[in-house]
Amino acid sequence: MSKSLIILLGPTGVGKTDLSEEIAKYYHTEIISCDSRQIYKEMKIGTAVPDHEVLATIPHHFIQSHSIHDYYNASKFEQEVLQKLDQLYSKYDVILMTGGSMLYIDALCKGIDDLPNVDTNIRNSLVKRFENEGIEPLKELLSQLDPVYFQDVDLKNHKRILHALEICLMTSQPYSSFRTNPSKVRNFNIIKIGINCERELLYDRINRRVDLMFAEGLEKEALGLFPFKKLNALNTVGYRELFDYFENRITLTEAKEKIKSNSRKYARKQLTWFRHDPDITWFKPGMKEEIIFYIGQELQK
RNA sequence: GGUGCCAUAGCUCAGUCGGUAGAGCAACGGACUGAAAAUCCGUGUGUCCCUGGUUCAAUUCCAGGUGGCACCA
Repeated sequence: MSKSLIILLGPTGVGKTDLSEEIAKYYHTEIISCDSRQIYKEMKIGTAVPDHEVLATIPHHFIQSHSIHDYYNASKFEQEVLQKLDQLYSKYDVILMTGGSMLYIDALCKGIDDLPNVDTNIRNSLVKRFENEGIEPLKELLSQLDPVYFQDVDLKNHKRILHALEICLMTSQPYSSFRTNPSKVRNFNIIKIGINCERELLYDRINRRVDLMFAEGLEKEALGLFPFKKLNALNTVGYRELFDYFENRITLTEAKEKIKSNSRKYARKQLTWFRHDPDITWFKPGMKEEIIFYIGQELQK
C-alpha cells in the first residue's frame, strides 16, 4: 500500500487549523504541524496554537515540541519530520501536515542541500563584524571566497551574505559548491491543498484574531519572554512589536496595530510564495466536502 | 437664513506665484535552499467636488452650484 502525505497550507489566519482537525478525524490519522513558530513551547498565544481539546483528541507533532533556546532551521525540520513520518507510516497510510511555513514545506517536499550545521561561534563573530563594520567588508570577503555565489546573491541582503560566509569559513570550500538543488524523491505521495479566501475577509479574520490574542493574554506572555528578546525565535510578529512597547518606543495601541499590519503583510508574503507552486490545488475554507472528495480522488491514483 | 473656512490617492493632509500632482499610513507586486512569522527589493493606485468664465493652457484665478465644518442669527 502506498503512503500519502496531505499538506494543508495557506496564509496565516485563513482557518487551516479547524479544517485540518476535521480532515484528520475523517482519515483517523495524526497531524504534523509545519509552522516555524508554533514549534516553540514557550510561544503559545501569539502563534495561535490549537486548543487543548483539539490537541488532546488528535495527536499533533511539531507543536510546542522544541524550545526557543534551541537552534532550529528548515533542514532540521526536514530530517525530523522524515523520521517521524517513517514511524507514523507503520501505523497509517495517510498523514496530514498543516501549516504555512513556506520554506519548511519546500524543505520537506523537495529537500534541501546537505550542509554542515552552522557553528555558533562563527555566526556570532560574523554578526558582530557586520554590526561593527557594515556589509561592505563582508561583501569583499565573499567575492574572494566564493565569486560564483557573489554573482548570484542579493548583495543588499546581509543574511544571505553572512550565511554563505559561514559555510565558506567552516568548510574552506565555496558555499556555491554545496548548492546542488537536490529535488530529493520521497517514498510517499504528496497532495498539496491550498486554503484561501477573499482578501478582505482574510484581513478581517487576521485582525479579529489579534484582538482575541490580546484578550487571551498575549501581552503577559510577551512580557514573560521579554528577557529572551534577542533569540531568533522571538523575532516574530506579535512579540517584537510588544517588545518595542515594553521599551517605550511605541504605545500599546500602536503595538496592536503593528501586529495586525505585520500579520497581514506576512499573509501576503505567504501567498506570493504559494502562488508560484503549481502543485497546489486551491479551495476556500468552507469547502470541506470538496476537499475530502478531491483527496479521495488523488488517493485512488 | 447670514458670514467665514474647507473640498486633492482608500484615510490624514501637503502642493502647484496657472504648464494635469506628492508625503505618511493603508494597499499591491516580487525574490527566497540551515535565522524563513526571518531577511531583502520594488509599485502611486487620482474626473485635484460639479458647471461655467478668463486664458495658448485651470486642480490652481473668477462666478455660481453642491456637500461638510465653524460662528452669528
